Amino acid sequence: MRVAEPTVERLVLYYRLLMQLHNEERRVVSSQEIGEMLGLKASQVRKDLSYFGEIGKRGVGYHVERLYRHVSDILSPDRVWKIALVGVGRLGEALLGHKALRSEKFRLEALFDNDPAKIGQVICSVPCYDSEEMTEIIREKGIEVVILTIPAAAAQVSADRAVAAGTVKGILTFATTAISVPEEVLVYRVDISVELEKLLFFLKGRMA
Amino acid sequence: MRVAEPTVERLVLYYRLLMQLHNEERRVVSSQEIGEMLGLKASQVRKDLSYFGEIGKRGVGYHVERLYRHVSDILSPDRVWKIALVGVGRLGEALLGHKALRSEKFRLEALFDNDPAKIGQVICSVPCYDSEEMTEIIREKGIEVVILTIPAAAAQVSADRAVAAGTVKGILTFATTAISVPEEVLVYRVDISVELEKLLFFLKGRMA
DNA sequence: TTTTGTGAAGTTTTTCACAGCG
DNA sequence: CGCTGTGAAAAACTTCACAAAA
Repeated sequence: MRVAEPTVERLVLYYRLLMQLHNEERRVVSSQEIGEMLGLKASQVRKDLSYFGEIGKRGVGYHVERLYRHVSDILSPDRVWKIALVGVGRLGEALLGHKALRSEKFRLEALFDNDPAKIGQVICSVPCYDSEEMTEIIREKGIEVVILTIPAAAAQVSADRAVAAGTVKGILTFATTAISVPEEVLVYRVDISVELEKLLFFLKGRMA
Repeated sequence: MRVAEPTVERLVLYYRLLMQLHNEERRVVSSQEIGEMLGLKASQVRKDLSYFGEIGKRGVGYHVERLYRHVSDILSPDRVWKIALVGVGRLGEALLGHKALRSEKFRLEALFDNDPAKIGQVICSVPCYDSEEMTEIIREKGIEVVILTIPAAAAQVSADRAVAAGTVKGILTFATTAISVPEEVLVYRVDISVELEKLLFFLKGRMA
């Protein structure tokens, strides 16, 4: 069954909330309460959860631990993905220390940069290689997901080198430029400027 | 006229592309070409642009410089917003150096942190204050937009302090937790973990 | 002829409203 | 009774297809 992207996005939010509720030893929670805590309609919460089977109890709500494990299973990959991070600048380093990269769902196997001071170093216990050698190293290591934390100007070249390895199935890019890749490669984008621009645009509209 | 959020998001992409085309001294561009460069359908591009008046020339396309100025005007705020950044950790510092914060659309007036080593310092020519004093300083300076680059545990407290000033109209949060604010405050979220999780979820689906 | 601008059609996503079950 | 699960309705967003303009 096809699950929509907005639903998957919210599943991650449910997952986090349930983890927290579970730690607080909360036993039961209703769609209404989940909605209030996350800023969603209760019907939206129920619809999302219903795609994966009947997990709640009518008249009662959802059993926190059961739902937590359920959502966790839905989001669990069937194996550990090998990933690489390209661009060990400020943003790349911030990500290395970020919660998001401390997950058992993948293992960070390589860093790439073109700064000679960084090439050959081991940073946060991950070896840093020369960007020029990206294609070979990604292929050798069988890396399947690449995170790009590089300036716009370098994004397309890096994407091409990564894709050329033939092992890369997904890219998460922070670059403020579009990259073109074969359609079998899945690309997600995190774009800080776009979010700021949207915020300012709609603020302007509200003031008017 | 109400403009949809996905349209505003794409306007930022058009803006960037047009800036680049303008620098390359490109004179004219068609919706077809814009679409190919950004991975969008030509009809989508035309529809987006048509919301703001007839700006293209039939049989010819869009005049790059004219369209660039046009999109730029649409996205321009009517004044410079005063902003503050809360949390001068790795992510906060990465943002301070990031292109996204070098914009004439706003002026970064204050940083906040609870690390005594940072409080009182001037970082990237912006003064850093104690988080405890956030409400007063935000009110004094009339800050309207706050960027939160802090751990989940601190997000709600910081949001509350910022909102308590009464001047804050928008929040951009990088925290991996939901924050609740009065509904007149606009919140946008940049969530790295969510994007990574989505990528892995849909990769799993593709492999199956 | 070429390419825009745009109603209409199609698709996706959200919300409603209530049957169904504990 | 209370709250879930879910078809059906509504809303939001995208794509089509073609008239109109350069």
